[in-house]
Amino acid sequence: MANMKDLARVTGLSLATISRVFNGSELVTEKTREIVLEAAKSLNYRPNKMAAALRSGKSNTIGVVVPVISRDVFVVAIKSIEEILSKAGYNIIICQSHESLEKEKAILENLRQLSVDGVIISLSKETTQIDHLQNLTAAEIPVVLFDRKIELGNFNTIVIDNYTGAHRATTHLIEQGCKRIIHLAGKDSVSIFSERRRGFEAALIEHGFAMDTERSIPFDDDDPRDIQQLKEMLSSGNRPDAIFANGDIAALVALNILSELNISVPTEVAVVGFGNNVFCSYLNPSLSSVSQSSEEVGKVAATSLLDELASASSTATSVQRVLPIKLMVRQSSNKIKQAQ
Amino acid sequence: MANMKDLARVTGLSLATISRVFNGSELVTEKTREIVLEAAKSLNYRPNKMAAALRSGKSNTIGVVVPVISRDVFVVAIKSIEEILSKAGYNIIICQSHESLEKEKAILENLRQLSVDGVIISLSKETTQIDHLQNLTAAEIPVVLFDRKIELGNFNTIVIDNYTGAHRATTHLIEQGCKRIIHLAGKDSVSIFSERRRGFEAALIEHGFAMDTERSIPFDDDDPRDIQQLKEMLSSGNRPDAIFANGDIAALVALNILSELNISVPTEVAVVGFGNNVFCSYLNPSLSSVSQSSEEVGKVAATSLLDELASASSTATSVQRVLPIKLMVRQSSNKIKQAQ
DNA sequence: TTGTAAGCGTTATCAT
DNA sequence: ATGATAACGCTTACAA
Repeated sequence: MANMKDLARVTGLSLATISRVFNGSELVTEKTREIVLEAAKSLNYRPNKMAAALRSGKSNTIGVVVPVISRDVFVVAIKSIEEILSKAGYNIIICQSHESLEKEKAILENLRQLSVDGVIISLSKETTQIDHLQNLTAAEIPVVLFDRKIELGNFNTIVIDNYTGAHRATTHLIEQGCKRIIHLAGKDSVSIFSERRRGFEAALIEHGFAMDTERSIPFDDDDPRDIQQLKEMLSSGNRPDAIFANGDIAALVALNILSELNISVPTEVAVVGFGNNVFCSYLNPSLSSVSQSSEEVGKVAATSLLDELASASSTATSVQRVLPIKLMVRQSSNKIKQAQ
Repeated sequence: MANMKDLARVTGLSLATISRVFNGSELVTEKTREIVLEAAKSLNYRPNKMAAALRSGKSNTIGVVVPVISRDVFVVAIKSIEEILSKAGYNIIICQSHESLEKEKAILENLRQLSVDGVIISLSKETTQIDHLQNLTAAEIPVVLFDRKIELGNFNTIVIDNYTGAHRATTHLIEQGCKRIIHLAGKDSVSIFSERRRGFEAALIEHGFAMDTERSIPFDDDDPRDIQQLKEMLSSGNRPDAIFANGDIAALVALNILSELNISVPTEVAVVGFGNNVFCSYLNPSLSSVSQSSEEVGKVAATSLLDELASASSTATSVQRVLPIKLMVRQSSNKIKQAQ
């Protein structure tokens, strides 16, 4: 592998001049530039990023950390993050924490060691402390949170309006004439889930519903026991007539139980999910869901990071952006059209 | 940020000894080791990977490149790759080519500049040449292909048995009594698609079907025109009575058209997909599909890379592994059970 | 406009 | 078992 020294030797120029050529410095003649580039081509020269990063402290690389890469919201957000940052000349590295705080810590440590210039992260379910995030900001590496936030610290944050989304979905179910609405609630320590639960409960109260405690039932779509419990509830005599799920996957699980039990949707039980995953419109019945513009989330997160990178010094003021949502009504909750 | 020099100063030891401690050298007293580790803790010392990588030429990092991170096959394969490689002490970087050869080239170039120790890659749809792959092997960076391969070059390769999968799926449709079976064929330049098409056609011929050319129709589930054409075909008088799709997404598109046209599945048209995505069993009717163990693909790819890394020199002999598939029969193609 | 030379934080090869 | 020192390939004052 040829290096700059080789180019210097071959061209008879100095190391500094070679370096200047590759850094687009104005301080080189057009002619020398050509000479260097030609030599580079013939020697198949490739710059060594690690050496540059070591010396300059900048790697031109951004780390994106998500709990899992499989969810629509992350797939879409990552894509728009990639578009914006690569246009700005950055390379993007994707890592997944698999919802583990320990892994999240290890990843951030690794990213720091790789001297990434910035990090865009959606926190794991387990993350309730932020030492590992502050380690980065202490090392002058800007951090932007998206989708899942945390009330601690002082980070630029981009989230969607989970509260209003849940509120609107619940109101919609009430307007459909549903009387006994339950919420499959996610882990309350995760911001998106607690906000959705609060939005759900607020809507019920505003419409004069008594808030008996079982309206919100804890539900993890990954836990077979929770699924079994839901099944029992739906088989029982006084089953709910509407389900607002903490996410589309949970809604999907509910739909399958309902189909298994031969309970018709939406006539007997209406269902609304959250996230508007692509599969929503492919299901039968198609699934109503709260739509978030993950593309927009990614875009704002990326530009927000670029802002921080531009403003050099870690600004004391952090920006909190909350993006609007939209309720997508489909077959699974449309009783009125159904009745027509 | 404290560095080794600081530790040397604080402990009164030499740089070399400090380095030995962190590299687990046997040549240090237990006592000095403790002294160093304690100093490291109190100074919050973190090793600098880039410096180590620059000096040693090894970064302890593996790059995983996929066309997109959204597909089940990649999500699952990446997960098992991560498990195995992180157990072996490597960090994993995920990059997506978005099915673009140009992006794929840029990514590999970046990975090389980052001195990754190895690359596991599934090629983009556009990749029909391998210069950029050979650039890596020329730089002594081992490359392992998975899922999508290429007939050029001499790389360790792990794929599933697409031919047999397609053959078995087609035979299954024939056994269900289907007479006019079509195949929604993917881009023939992509290995998995051409193999599936060949398996399909071979099965038809073996069962005495005349191979009229329209049996395999080119179909890109991303192209609205292809979707429109399929819709017209299914609305026409002599529509097929079975569809074998190049992938589950294509099958999903077909199912939706059929549902829209009120054509019953599987009675009037049977459908089989490929990939056994999780959503297959959630659909209504549930979708029959050829199941690939993406977990196994990832596992074999990762261990294969570890082998190459261990055997130092780039072995001239490359290993080609083909993993078995399984046909998952579900409602969308089960006419016999349906009739019972 | 170009050159000189001192690092960046490690690792590795000698000695001791 | 520990130390001194030269790399690794690049950037960046400072000099010329």
